[in-house]
Amino acid sequence: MKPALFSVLCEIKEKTGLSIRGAQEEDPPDPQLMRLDNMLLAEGVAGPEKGGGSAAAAAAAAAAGSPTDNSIEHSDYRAKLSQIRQIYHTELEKYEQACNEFTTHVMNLLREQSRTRPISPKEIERMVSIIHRKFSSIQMQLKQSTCEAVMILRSRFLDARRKRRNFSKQATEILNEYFYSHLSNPYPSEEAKEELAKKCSITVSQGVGTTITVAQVSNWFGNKRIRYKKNIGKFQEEANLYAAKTAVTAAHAAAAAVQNSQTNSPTTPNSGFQMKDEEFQLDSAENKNTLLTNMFTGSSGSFNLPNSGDLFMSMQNLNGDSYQGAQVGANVQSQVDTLRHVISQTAGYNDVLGGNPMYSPHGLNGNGGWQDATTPSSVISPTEGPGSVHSDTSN
DNA sequence: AGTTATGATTAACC
DNA sequence: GGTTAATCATAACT
Repeated sequence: MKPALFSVLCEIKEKTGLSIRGAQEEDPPDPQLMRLDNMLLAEGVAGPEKGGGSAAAAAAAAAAGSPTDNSIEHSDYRAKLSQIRQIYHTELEKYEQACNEFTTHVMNLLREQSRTRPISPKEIERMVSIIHRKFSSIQMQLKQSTCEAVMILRSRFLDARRKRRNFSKQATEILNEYFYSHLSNPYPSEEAKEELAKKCSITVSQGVGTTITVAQVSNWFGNKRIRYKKNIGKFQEEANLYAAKTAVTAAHAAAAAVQNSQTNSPTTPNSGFQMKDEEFQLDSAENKNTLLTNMFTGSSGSFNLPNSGDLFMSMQNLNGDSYQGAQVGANVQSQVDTLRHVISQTAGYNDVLGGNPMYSPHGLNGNGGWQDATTPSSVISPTEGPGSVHSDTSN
């Protein structure tokens, strides 16, 4: 009697179980879970152990070129990230273990019960899968919260906008020096950027020395170019300052050449320059400019000012010092741009007066962008630059 | 507080 | 892929 009843129950269960099973057997890969998995993998949380994820990012950065990545704030970030990863992994393991324990427990229970009620092995299997599903949903929660944590960490540490730090004085100095001494074509090559980044990172006071990356150099130049172009007047003072500075640094080498100025009073070289300055400001400015512009129209692209006129008005800034410096450094090839800048002011001034927009020896073109300097200063200066520049300017 | 300076991000462009 | 131009968000200044 009893065995017969048991078998009947078995059959019934088998049938209902089949129908249920058929309906929910397929378990589609949850897209959200996939998303989370992918993200965790991308963030280096779910990937291989120790050093896997963070090292991947670091390796990518290192492989990109600069051995000195932006590690100052990165290290902190990395530490936190690995902390998260550790928590994640231990939790995950715990869940896994709990899942297994629970599964075996349930299986034991079912096996025990199978003596008193009919339980097919398929049913056990189904039970197990249900348990697994439950646990995986818990795991998903874990993943989700981990993702959130990573996101928060990211926004806290990596979003540089949040805690923007100005570059050190020296770094800005270096960048500005390069910018104004390559004013006609302020587009540093990749190597130049790397060099600048390196130089900027080795700021003298390396206490809080903001390590500067190539990307930051690019950012800086991008910003500088656009902002300089947008309001040249605002940068006049700065431009003069750096023009003078860079010129002065090269002055030593060129000291002798200065004496050759044919025009006037070799007796008092100092006053001679002053005179020149005055000349510029006053009557013979036009004459000068024709000379100067003539020599530049050939070498560098003409440079039409976007909103001409009011840009080069501050002649006062062109005092004896700065101009003198430019003069002195004129025959040094790397100073051509500096010279050009100083000259450009006079030319610009002339533009205003004479209304001839053609003469503007910068690299800016009419559209407001720097021309693709058909002949970059570094190329033209050694060949035709220094000679002509020197002879012309000393005059 | 309001303003300016500045580094970073983004979309559009080539 | 690098630039430009606009924009954001914060630092620094008034």
